[in-house]
Order: sequence, then C-alpha cells, then structure tokens
Amino acid sequence: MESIPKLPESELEIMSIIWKNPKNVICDHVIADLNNDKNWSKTTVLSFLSRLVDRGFLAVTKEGRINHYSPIIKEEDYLEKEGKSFINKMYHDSVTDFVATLYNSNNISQDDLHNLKKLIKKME
Amino acid sequence: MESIPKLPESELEIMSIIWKNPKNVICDHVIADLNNDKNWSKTTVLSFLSRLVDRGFLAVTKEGRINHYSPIIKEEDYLEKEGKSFINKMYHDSVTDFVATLYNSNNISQDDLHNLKKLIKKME
DNA sequence: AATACATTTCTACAAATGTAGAATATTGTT
DNA sequence: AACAATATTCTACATTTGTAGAAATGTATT
Repeated sequence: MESIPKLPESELEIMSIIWKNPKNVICDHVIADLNNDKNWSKTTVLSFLSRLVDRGFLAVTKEGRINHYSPIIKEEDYLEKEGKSFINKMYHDSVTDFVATLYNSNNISQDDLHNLKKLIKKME
Repeated sequence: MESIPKLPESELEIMSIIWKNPKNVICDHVIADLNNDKNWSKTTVLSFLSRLVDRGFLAVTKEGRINHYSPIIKEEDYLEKEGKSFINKMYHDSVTDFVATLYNSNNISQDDLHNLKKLIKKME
C-alpha cells in the first residue's frame, strides 16, 4: 500500500478532531471542537477538509447539501508511522533516549510515569 | 527568551549533522555527512545554512573566505521542546501511550527495551 | 598583474501551506 | 415562484520551503 504521507500542521489538527469522534462528522462539528486560539473561517476549514479528501485521509458523502466526512487512514497507523519517524529522526531510534530527555527536563507527570512503569513491567 | 521555532525538515537535517559534531563546521563537512539519498548542490546547502543563521540557530564567522558555523541553539533544548510538543499534539501528553504504540507495533528493539527498563527502574 | 578557481551571496522560481472572499448550488420560506 | 439563507466549491494570494543558477568576491597560480 502507498506509504502514509505526513500532514501539514493544520490538516493534522483537523484529523485529530475527527479521529477523536469519527462518526458522522460535518464541518460545523470540527469548527466547534477547534482550539480557541484557532479562529479559522468556515471556508478555511472546508479547504483543509477538501485537501484531506484529496490526500486520501478522508472520504466524503453528501446528505442533502451537507458534507459528511469519515476517516480512511486510521489514527493508529498514522501515529505509529509518525512516532517511528520521530524517534528515528530525532533520537537515532532510541526510545530510551527520548524518555530520558523528557524525564530529565521534568516533562513526564507523576501519573504518566506511574503508568509507564506498569506498562514496562508487562512488556518483555 | 524567544521560544525556539520549529525547523523545516531540510534545515533540521543540517542541524542534526552539525550538532553531532559541532566544532569548526564548514559547508563541505556538512555535505560529506549528508545522507546518500540527499544530493543537494553546494549552493542548496549554503542556502539552508544561511537560513539557519537567520533563524538564530547558527552563528557564522569567516576564516579567510571560508564560513565556519557553530550552533547557538542547543540540541537538548531543541529536542526537549519538540519532544514535548510531539507528545502533546499526538498523544495528549501521555508518554505511556506513545511507548505503548511503539511497543505494540514492534518498533522497539530488544536492546532499546532493555535500556528503557533499566532507566525506568532508576526513575521515580 | 592577469587569470583561473573556489566560496559565498543574490536572485529566482516552483511547490506546498495558510488563509479566505467570490461564485455557485441547494434548501427553506413567504 | 421569488427570495433569503446557508453550505460548498473555486479562485486567489501571501508566505514558507526546496532547490539551484548567476553574480560577486576572495585566493592562488602563472
């Protein structure tokens, strides 16, 4: 299959919203869920949605005049691919180095750390 | 201080090379260390270097006619900032979820996993 | 000094991204 | 049916990124 392309920031923002709640998505839902600091106009959001359709991330169907969007690319797949490439590019493939950096700079919450420990215990 | 901006791919590539070996860097070193799949012309590399200077990532001094570049932004700082933002944007701030994704998709080497365990043991 | 050569800086341009108004199409209302 | 309201699609344009030739500048060589 075609390898999944990396999305530009804004389109990723839109996809994240859709992945979080992927059933029966229309433009207005997306707008409602946008971060407050983004005040994109409706046409802007529609542009992004249409680019995501072009890129093969979304499918669109019309109900009356309204566009309904649904994800084609799965969130897990995208995250896996991006995560891998991030660790590779930035940490020469060492997850350990990555976690160490975050830990040393105090960017892992107690809670998160706790869960991480539990997870690691289960792994082998 | 100004928050560190995110670099475009190509410039990050250049910075990575320089960070790896930051003393007395000249254009030709960078070119020599480039990945084989990148065959950027010398002027292209020089363009990137000069953009990095503009962005405040590199300082440049001339020895004769030769430009010597040295990092202003520290690798750790850039990595910390990008790592944080990655985990935030992609994994709603959960390092655990990130590690889980990578683990489940078989993208952590035995070796790495081993080190990770050791690291976690030391943390608290 | 004149010439050939190497290095850097300028300039340019295509493609991608961010952004949204104008035009069009569709639906609902008087 | 005519008109207002609304959603989508087109079109447009500025900015950023990728890419590199042309021009300028400095150095070495005959």
